[in-house]
Amino acid sequence: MEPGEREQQGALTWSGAAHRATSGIPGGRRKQRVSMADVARLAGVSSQTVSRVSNGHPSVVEATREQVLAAMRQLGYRPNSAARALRYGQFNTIGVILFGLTSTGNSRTVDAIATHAAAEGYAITLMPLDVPTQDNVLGAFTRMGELAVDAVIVILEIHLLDAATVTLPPGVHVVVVDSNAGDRYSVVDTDQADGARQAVRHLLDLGHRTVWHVSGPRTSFAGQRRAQTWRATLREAGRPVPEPLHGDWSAESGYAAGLALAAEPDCTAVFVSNDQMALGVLRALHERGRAVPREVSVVGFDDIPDAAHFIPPLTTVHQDFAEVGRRCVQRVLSRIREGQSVRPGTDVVPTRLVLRHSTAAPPS
Amino acid sequence: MEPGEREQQGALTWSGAAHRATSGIPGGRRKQRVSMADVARLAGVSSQTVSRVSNGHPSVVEATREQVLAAMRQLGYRPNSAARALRYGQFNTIGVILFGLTSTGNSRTVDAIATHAAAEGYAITLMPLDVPTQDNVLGAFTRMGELAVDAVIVILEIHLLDAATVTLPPGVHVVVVDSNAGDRYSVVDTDQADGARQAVRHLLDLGHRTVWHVSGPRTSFAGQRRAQTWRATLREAGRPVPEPLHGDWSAESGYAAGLALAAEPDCTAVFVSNDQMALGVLRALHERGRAVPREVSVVGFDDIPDAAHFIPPLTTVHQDFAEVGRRCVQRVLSRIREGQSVRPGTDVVPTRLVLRHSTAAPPS
DNA sequence: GGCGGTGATGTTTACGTAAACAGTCGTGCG
DNA sequence: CGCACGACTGTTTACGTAAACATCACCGCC
Repeated sequence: MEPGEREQQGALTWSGAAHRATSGIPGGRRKQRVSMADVARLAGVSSQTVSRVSNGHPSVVEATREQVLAAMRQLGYRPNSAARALRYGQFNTIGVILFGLTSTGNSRTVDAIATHAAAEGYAITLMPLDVPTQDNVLGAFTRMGELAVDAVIVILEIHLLDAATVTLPPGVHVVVVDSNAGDRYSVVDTDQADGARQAVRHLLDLGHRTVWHVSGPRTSFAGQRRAQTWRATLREAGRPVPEPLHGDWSAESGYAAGLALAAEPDCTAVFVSNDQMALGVLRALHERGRAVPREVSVVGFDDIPDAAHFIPPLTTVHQDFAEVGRRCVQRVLSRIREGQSVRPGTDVVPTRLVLRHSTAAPPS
Repeated sequence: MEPGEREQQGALTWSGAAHRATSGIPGGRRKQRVSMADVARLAGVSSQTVSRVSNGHPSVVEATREQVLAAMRQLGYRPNSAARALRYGQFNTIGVILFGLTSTGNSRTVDAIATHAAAEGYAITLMPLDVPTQDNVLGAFTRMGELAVDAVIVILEIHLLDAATVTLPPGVHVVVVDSNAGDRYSVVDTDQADGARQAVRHLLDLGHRTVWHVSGPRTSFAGQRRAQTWRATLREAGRPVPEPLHGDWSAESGYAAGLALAAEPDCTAVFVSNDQMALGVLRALHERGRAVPREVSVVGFDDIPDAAHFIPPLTTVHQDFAEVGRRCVQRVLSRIREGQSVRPGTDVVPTRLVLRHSTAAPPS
């Protein structure tokens, strides 16, 4: 079999025709990569000159540069990032520790993080936790410490980090999402309180006597914050505070809560802590013959793209996940570049209530 | 300010008390990391012995080992992955090129990839494309080539790769999702055809005369495949083939298609190419007073978790994204470990029709 | 015309790790 | 008793890159 032929049908190892030809040994592991020395040899210069060309250093005369570039092309030279990282003590990589990409919020935040990091020349290394226990978080941190990472973004309830005598290499920075630990870490989060307040006020302003609540899991800081604000807003307005129902963010748990709410005859307004649970609530109410919004009004949280197409389209609090991701990267980079001088603190991303058709005045 | 104090309130650089103490320079970048040499010095041995302890090499006497381990703990030593990578020529990292994490399928596949890769000691580096043009794909490949990556998984319609004279370092392997290019690449994909066939057959078996279709974007191989199979299945059964409607995977586009379908009096069954568009279709039909499933039956594709809570709960084709991710990692790793000997080919993950309440016999 | 300077290029070295090779002991056996 | 061997540890070297320093040629100026 000829190299060229394998090249065609395999196409698994890209390029490499040049190398393959010089190596000569078909499946062999001989000299896999082209180094600066190889290019230098071919171009008839020193490897330092190759380095200068590679990094766009000015003091290389045009003719030499051309020669080197030609040699690079011919050999298919690529800089070796491991050697670079070793040299500079920097990896240009940000680690992200999170619990699953399954939630809309997480995946969209990560998407934004990756995009903005890429724009700054940083790559993202993912470290998903299968179970969000404290031990696992610690393990993830430890592994991150061994990984080629300049900084870490943690998308997790911070309390999982609390007991940690976390030990990681110095010079590695942390930014946290979904947390109130702004005094110890750099935190970026959505303005949970303001969003929840807008939702509850909207329902009260429509004339509802009070507002019920389907909350997220107790372990979630965001969920707690929304529940607290819901309670506080009702108290401020002098309204009775019904017993909240607890979900786990899933539509399934929302459905269960919705069935319970449908059985409460004086429930006319519900603030649900995320859109997926709101979907379940809508279905439960529909199945029990409680019309939305005529009999019961529902407000969600997140504004996932699908929410506009629920039946009826869901009034919900818009969270800007992309902005959260952007700010995470921004903070992490200023930490990397400016070091200790960047102080911890919380960076709050605003929310906005999106009015659709799941809310109305209560039945008279 | 004392180092200890900063340690407490900053908590941004983990650990490092020991190093900070030795460095002495507050914000300085002096000797950030602890190397084997440092540990060796403290333990009174050679750095090679430290290396042996670090790698669990057998021929180190217990007393020495203890001493080294103690020194490691005291200094907070972590192996430097850049140096390791340089030494071994391997990064233990897999790159993932994809267009956005916003679609459920992508994010769940990536989640599974990251989880399984982690289990095998590999990290994941994400490279999201903001716009899936051929130029961007090429750019991503090029950058991946410079990145510290042993293999690449591409979650993209393959045709974007076609024109590519892609050039990447030899020894870097590719696995592709959502493609029919099994002759050139290693491919892992859901059994689109079987899923679509099950959906259409189910509707025909219920007694519907024919089945309409809302397809995905023309650029998607998966979408094309589902549409082709829908057409073929109708033809085989000798049924008329209505003009398909085209969406872009979003609920919004499904809604638009749904409005059009609601205006077709003889449309009693629809196969929608994904669940999000099906959500839009359901809303459109509901708004136009066409009852689902009494007047119109709807089948989706993907089985996102929310589909069970649509109104009515959606009958849909279940895709096992986790399995797709698992097999991607498996294939990529066997390529890395066994090299050229692993041949290209397509790995097909089965689908399964999940019956819920959006389908029924046609009105008589 | 020699001297200082400047611009282009080459040489040395260090980054942290680990394989390969080189001791150094003590022990067991002829 | 001496030698060989094995168990343990130390020394050298290479991986690919790029800063720092060294060299060399050439230019302009007094």
